[in-house]
Amino acid sequence: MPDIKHFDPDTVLEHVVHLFWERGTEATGIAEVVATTGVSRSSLYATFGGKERLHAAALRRYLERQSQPVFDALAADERGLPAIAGFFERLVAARCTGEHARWGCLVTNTHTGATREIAEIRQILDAHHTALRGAMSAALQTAREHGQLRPGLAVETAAESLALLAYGVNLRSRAGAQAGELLAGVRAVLEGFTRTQEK
Amino acid sequence: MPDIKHFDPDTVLEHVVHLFWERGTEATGIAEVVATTGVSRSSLYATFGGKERLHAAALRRYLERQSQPVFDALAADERGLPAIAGFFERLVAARCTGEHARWGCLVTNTHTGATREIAEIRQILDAHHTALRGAMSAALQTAREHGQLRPGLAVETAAESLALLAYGVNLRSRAGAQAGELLAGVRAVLEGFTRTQEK
DNA sequence: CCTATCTTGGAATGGTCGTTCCAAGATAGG
DNA sequence: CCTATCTTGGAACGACCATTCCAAGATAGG
Repeated sequence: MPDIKHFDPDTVLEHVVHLFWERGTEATGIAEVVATTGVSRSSLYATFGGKERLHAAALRRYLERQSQPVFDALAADERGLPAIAGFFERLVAARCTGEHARWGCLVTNTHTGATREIAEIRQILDAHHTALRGAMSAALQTAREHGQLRPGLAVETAAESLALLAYGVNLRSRAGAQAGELLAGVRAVLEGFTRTQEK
Repeated sequence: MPDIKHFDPDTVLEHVVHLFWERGTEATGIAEVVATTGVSRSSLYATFGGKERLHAAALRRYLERQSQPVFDALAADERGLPAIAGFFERLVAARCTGEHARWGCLVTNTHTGATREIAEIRQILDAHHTALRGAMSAALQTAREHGQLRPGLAVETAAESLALLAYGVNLRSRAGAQAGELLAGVRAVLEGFTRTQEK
């Protein structure tokens, strides 16, 4: 008997991710979401239930669609260290050039906001961190099996290092850091993880 | 002939740094500044000239009083790598425990805000980065002279690595990361920079 | 002590925020 | 086609925002 939705919630969420990512979640008003999506306040609130919930939904979608595929590819990559180097090369390129240049990472950006204290959002930040570190860990484990790693390097802690490094890249890129400097900084760390086999 | 200020601008700025640092700049209203400092809106605007300028002044004071002394001590430290390790140990401790636990770093927090686009503020972010990387660079150069560094490690790019790592620590600590994990991540990078001298 | 000059308290302004509400519209089972 | 039920557009709400303004207060040179 009832009416059905006149819009696709998933498409709306896609626009919301775009807005929150580029302009910042706290700096984006509901009015802007309404203007961009064409969906009225009523429908927005009936579907997502307020700005905090909308932010959480956008974060989940970002993690699922933007981050996770890249993490999965990294974890499944059989090359080891070159896979990690490639991950960072694509990361720096995506953060400094192209469609999303200077946007940073929606999850990283959320870390410093006031919403970080909300349990629902905090959990997503932690899930992102776990996923990122897990992918790094898997790639490092592969590298280990290929004999690419410096002896004595603990895979789990090295994975944490690389995750922290990625946050640094995300952060500085949003403030205008140059791709070359970011990449050089990343490579120095990776070289430190590499087995030394001079001539 | 004229009247003089009935308050100390520097003391006010100290309170403002505290507010912006702990609660976030965008989340802190002028009303809160008025309530905390006891200084009226008129005086605030006459002295600092609006919220953006106040934010910039607070950032400058933070950089000058909080960051720079630590950077200077690091740059002047004669120990080399142990000085850098000590820097990070104190950083993690300050970010995870004590008076400023979970506050992160005011400069790091500003990177993701909407104010990052204002020229005056962007310059302070860059100045902070240059100072941080410079201090790392000086400490690494000392380490080099002490023969502590892995051969082939470029001091300047390694300094960038460590700066990015510090941003990662600042970011994740604000979201509740555990001190032990942060420290382990840092140490893995430092070990990668160290000359290998097994037994 | 007077007065020119700056400072101060606090009210007022116009704007934007997230959220709520309700009448009008759309839908689909009966 | 009717009607129960959900959705939708858009007005309205109160709270807060940064900023401005002005009369009253404080100051120190003359």
